[in-house]
Amino acid sequence: MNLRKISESTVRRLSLYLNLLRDMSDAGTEVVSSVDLAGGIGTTAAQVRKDLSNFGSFGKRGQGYVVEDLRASIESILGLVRPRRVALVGAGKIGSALLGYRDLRTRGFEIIVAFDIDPEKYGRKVFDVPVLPMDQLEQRLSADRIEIVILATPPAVAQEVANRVTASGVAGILSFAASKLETDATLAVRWMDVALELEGLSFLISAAGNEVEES
Amino acid sequence: MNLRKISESTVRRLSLYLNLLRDMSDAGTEVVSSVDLAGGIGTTAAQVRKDLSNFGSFGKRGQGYVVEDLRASIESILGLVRPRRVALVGAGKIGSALLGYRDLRTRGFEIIVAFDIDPEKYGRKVFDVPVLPMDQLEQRLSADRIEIVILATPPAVAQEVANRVTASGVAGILSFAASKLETDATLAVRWMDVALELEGLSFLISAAGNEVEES
DNA sequence: AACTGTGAAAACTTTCACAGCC
DNA sequence: GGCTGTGAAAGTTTTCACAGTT
Repeated sequence: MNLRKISESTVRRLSLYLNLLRDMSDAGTEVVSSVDLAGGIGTTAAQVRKDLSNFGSFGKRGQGYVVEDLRASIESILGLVRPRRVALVGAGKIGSALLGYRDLRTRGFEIIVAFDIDPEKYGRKVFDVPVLPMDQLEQRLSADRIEIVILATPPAVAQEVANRVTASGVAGILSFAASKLETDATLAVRWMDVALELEGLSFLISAAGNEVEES
Repeated sequence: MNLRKISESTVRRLSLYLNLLRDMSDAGTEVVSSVDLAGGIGTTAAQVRKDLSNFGSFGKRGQGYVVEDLRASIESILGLVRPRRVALVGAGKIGSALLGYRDLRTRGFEIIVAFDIDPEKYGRKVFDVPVLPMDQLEQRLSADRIEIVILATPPAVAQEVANRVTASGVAGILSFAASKLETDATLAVRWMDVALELEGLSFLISAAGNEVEES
């Protein structure tokens, strides 16, 4: 066990292993090898063992890994022992879709409260989550001890909301706005951008010569 | 100009440069340096120059890059000279949100048609995009010369749809289903998974001191 | 003087290969 | 025999530093 900086790719693979282990657990599989885990997510067995070795040693030589134990260990590594408390800012199209997305809860994230500027949207519940006006943001983020904020606002307001959020004890932001956010270095930030992923595909498609180029 | 395998991170940064250049273009900026580009996306100037050098040389020494020219060059590298023809499979919550997401068109992706199994959903238009029954999938993918399919179905059906799509001349898939897809190696596939990103944040949050010194 | 383009060095990530244990 | 854990090697990406151009 050799604690150094853990790479983003390792963390991404840990999530994938966890998904797989939960499926195996549901299917009643009791023991799994690094070869099986690798096959399930499309990497190599050595990579699986290396990833895990960053955090300890979880298997038995000659046997493999006990599914339930490894699942619990990875949940603990990822900080998913208790459900994470999440708030949503922006209850538009994407935001509302997230409120109805049951998989989030299954995977350990509970959207406790949502916010919107639009009086048409606040004051009611969407999929059981109360939508509140923006002026209650800071107060409720602290009161509800929110750990993660999902930003699903128009890009123009994203930065302003990010500033307000930083002062309220929130530790991470997941933003759906393509533009870069300036934040305090202590705040963890990630982006999701459909167009960016499509651009990546577009590159691969044209690089593969999978399309007709005029000569 | 040195054509080898381009890394995924380079492609992601190209998208980010492109975003920035479009903003600069709108703001009337005419020339930009690698330092400016780096600052705008949070990387180093050397990285910007190295990224671009994979594809040619686009700047003038002592001057910088002409915003309009570099924008056009990156669009061409990413295969975005003409709008990409996209279809959506699954017009549920996430799918419908995407149909109403105007940014996609602005960034060069046109959702031409959508599909759903549910008779409540097909037969009408959502944000001007016709939603068709699933049995027309193959026929319309070819007829409309669809290049990219966005999969927003329940995970259980994602694999089956991926199989059907592969036979219809589609070159890429963007999947919102967490589970791994088995596909033909010629097909480019990307994933988006909100829970996976949240898991990454959760890890960063709990590992608040994750830079521990070596053994 | 300012800023690009690029080899070479440093840092990081993945793969190899095998010792160690069940 | 089967499979993990891990140093060492190979491969990849980023950073450095400077020659070259306007």
